[in-house]
Amino acid sequence: MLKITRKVEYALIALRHMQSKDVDELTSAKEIANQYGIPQQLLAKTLQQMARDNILEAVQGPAGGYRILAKLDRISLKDFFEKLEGPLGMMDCYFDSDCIQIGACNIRTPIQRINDNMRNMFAQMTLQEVTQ
Amino acid sequence: MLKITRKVEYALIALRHMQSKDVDELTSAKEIANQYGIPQQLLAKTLQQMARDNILEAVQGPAGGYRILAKLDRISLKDFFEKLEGPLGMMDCYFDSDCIQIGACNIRTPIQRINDNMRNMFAQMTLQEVTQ
DNA sequence: AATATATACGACATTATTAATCGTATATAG
DNA sequence: CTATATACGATTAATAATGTCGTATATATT
Ligand code: FES
Ligand code: FES
Repeated sequence: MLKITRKVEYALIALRHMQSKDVDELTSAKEIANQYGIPQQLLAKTLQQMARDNILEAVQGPAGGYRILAKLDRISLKDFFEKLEGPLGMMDCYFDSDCIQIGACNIRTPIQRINDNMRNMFAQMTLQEVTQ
Repeated sequence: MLKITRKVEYALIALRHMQSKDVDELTSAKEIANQYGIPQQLLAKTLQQMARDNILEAVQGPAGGYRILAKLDRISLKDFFEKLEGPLGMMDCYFDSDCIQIGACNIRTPIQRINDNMRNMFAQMTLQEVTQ
């Protein structure tokens, strides 16, 4: 439990890889996939999603690829996680209130407190710190 | 991602339920399962595990059940989670070092830093705070 | 002693989620 | 025109979480 997904892992690997390059140099999904042993298509989809989220810029065609578009020190880890994986809740009923026992439940409030702590922690770390 | 398991959720519900009772009063798995709509057998196994971990005391036979044994203000959420679900790592390779790309990986150190933050956060909260 | 009810626990089955692949379309450098 | 790259929905595979079953043991009650 409390694991991050491979998607996020791959995204971080890719960002860190690009960070170590010249700012407007392009990196293809293939290059990263090969270097780190990541399934290329899966990585590509993740990079595409990051492009939709304006974290990366994509350039099509041969010699195309991706480069970092956003200011990584302006994006919190919380926002990054939520962009990729949706709302961050330790339990499903943190957001959805269609939980069967929403009435009987005796831990909803305490869990929300823990969850707030967690979200707060991730809100205070930037992508820059992780990938620099 | 970053979800807690139902096992942990059920354990917290059970603890909170018992906390609201007299200290040496016994509570059966059945009682809790019925009241909160939890699968009885699954809950029972979780309570048994907590008994093995000396968080609860179990009493067999009819009119048996469980009661809180440990001082909940002495058990951190981190220890509680790890008792129930094993080592707390956001990625598998935080503990196991049999990761394929342990050499090539460029995010191992940063991820460990995030993970340390998370473990630290859970180490600073006690079970008491959650279930009181 | 017999019975009913509770814990104890390994093995199995089911379900949900995550991870990976496939197929097809579009863009563009050479 | 061709090779190579992104774009992306649909599908399958793999893994992990969740739930159930079967059986054993303890013990209060009758
Ligand atoms: S389990 Fe859904 S509200 Fe508590
Ligand atoms: S992915 Fe395993 S060490 Fe980074």
